[in-house]
Amino acid sequence: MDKLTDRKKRLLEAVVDSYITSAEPISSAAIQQEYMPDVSTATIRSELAGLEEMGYLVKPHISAGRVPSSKAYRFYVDSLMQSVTLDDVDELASEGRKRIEGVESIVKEAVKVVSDVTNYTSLMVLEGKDDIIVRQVKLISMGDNTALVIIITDGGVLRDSVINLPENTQEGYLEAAASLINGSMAGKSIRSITGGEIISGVEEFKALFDQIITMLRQYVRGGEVYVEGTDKIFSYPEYRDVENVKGFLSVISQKDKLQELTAGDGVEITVKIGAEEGVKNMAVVSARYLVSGKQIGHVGVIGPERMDYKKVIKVLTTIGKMSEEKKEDKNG
Amino acid sequence: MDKLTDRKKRLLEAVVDSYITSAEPISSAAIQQEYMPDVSTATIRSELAGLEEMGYLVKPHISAGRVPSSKAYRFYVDSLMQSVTLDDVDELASEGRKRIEGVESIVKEAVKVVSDVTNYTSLMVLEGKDDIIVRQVKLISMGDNTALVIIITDGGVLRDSVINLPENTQEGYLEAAASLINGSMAGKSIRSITGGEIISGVEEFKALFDQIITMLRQYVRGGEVYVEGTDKIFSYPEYRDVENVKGFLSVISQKDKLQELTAGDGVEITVKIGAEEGVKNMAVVSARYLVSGKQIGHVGVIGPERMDYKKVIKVLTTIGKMSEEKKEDKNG
DNA sequence: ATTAGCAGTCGATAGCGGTGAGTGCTAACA
DNA sequence: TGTTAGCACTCACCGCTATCGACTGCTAAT
Repeated sequence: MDKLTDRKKRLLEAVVDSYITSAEPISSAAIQQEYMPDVSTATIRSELAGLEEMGYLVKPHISAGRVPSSKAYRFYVDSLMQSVTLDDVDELASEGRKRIEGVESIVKEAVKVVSDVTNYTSLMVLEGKDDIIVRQVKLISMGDNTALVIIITDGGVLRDSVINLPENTQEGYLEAAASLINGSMAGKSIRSITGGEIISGVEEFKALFDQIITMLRQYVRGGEVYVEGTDKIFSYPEYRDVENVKGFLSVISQKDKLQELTAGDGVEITVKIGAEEGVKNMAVVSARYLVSGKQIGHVGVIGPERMDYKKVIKVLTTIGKMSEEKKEDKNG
Repeated sequence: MDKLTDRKKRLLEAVVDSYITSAEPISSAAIQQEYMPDVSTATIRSELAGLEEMGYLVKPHISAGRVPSSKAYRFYVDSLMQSVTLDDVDELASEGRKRIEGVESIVKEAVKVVSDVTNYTSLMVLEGKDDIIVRQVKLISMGDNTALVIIITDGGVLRDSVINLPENTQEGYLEAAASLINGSMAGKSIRSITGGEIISGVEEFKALFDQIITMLRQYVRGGEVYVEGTDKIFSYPEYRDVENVKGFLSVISQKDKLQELTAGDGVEITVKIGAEEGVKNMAVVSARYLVSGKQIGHVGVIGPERMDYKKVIKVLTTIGKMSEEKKEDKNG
């Protein structure tokens, strides 16, 4: 009896579907009325009992209707993913022209859009970008023995930062340093740069190089996180329970946790559901996010387990698509 | 009878003090025991009745102890501010010796420290900096008809940003533009620059200037906000009520609201308490925050009305001090 | 395999009385 | 006039009970 018959599947979908919109346990009678008028409630009940035994459904108490378990959502999402044509989203990545711009503003906007459209709390997790290629390093004197370092990569401009220079530098010191640095870094990935010591010998620039490499390391470690629409969570009745809100806030304030949750290895869409997957009473849906064809992180949505997966997945893939298309906009 | 006698003041302070630590209504008997052993509970009761009538105290219900009203906290804070010696703060100072760095990282660190030390949710609101003086503008070619704009001010480096150039620019275009821009902007405040049109005539650079001015405008509008320790709020029993959490989250996700709450005009410490001051069931304490001697925004703490004002005010002033000292470090 | 019917379970809600922490009031006192 | 003791009163809180009703599980008939 532990086989998912066709009818069981339909039933399961009905329960999830209903629960997603109503947040209330659903009874056999309600299922009959709304989804399967041609079988009796008794039949439905016995089927439901089967699904319950298999772990897909849960009863809050014995005389209540059924509620989907995490496993049920998992099933729901998995079958959803099959039917969605993910190759709507052409991967074409294309080298083409690189639009160089502060990633930050694009990202912020995207997060906001996602949150507004889905009505869930949304987030963007920028990942350590250690395979980004350094194109050029610029050093700009700021006086006071300090200089601004700007690292231009094929993914945009890295966070600029100010570094200290040795005292009493010669005229032309910065230029010399820059050209030396460019010679040894340009065209290489951040990973390979931070990996070993590339430059040796030139004692005069040692301190400078160290600072720059430290900068890069910090950048690789990265893990910037943007969250938007935190208070949207209160639209959903499950968050009338403070415990849940607490769990929610705890998750979104742990950057590394978010990173872990959204990190689908090369997968287009990642869905984490429930305690076994690290989010008790919650679900996190995330998608790869690309700028100029380069993956820079993941964009996602966090909310109750009974999330509107259909809508969310659709929105996230759309956003993914958009981010690639921006490239084209530029010509207009 | 609507005069605050000396004893009433002491009484009021006792109530607030007690409530700050216990979060429970306090009874006349408890006050007697812990604060004024030499008067009877009856006396205390009649005094309390007076304070209640004057609006300083509130009874949750008729047979319960007293709880301070917003007005009481206001009184408490006001008298606190008179007595606090703002310069007995050293414990933290050693923590903050940092090299010169982008404002962002200093700020993030500061917020984190405040949150950790106070155990409240803390925030940093960077303000529109329209009175910052532009020192120098740099234009750096990035190929692809784009250039990076860097604006150096006496407060540090403004957010760099990429702009588009006209097609087919001449050799030397950027240099010419830069010197023209510097000629008209250097030494001026952002406000005066964005105010009217400074440069006119030179059609060739018009588009470029417009972009830079737009950049500056955005920057002035500014209003970056950092929040840290959101989940600390759950340490406090008042946030077992979801309604309060809701209010809390709603406030900290409205940037303009936070800006308004922390904006004390030239005042060192600003305290907003309760609904009348825009934060129902909450309090916000904030202090001016300076980097290298320039005020760049406000650092603050948000929590329940029965906030530990003493501690919070102390921490915030300390942080403020630290940030000023950085300037000195620089010479060393 | 499906269905109708019925007994059984249990959460939710309301009502009730007892308890106790605190108050307000009054009358006596310094 | 300010302070105090004493007492009656109020009301949140707790536990208990009863009722209601929304479901289910089970069984026996189709």
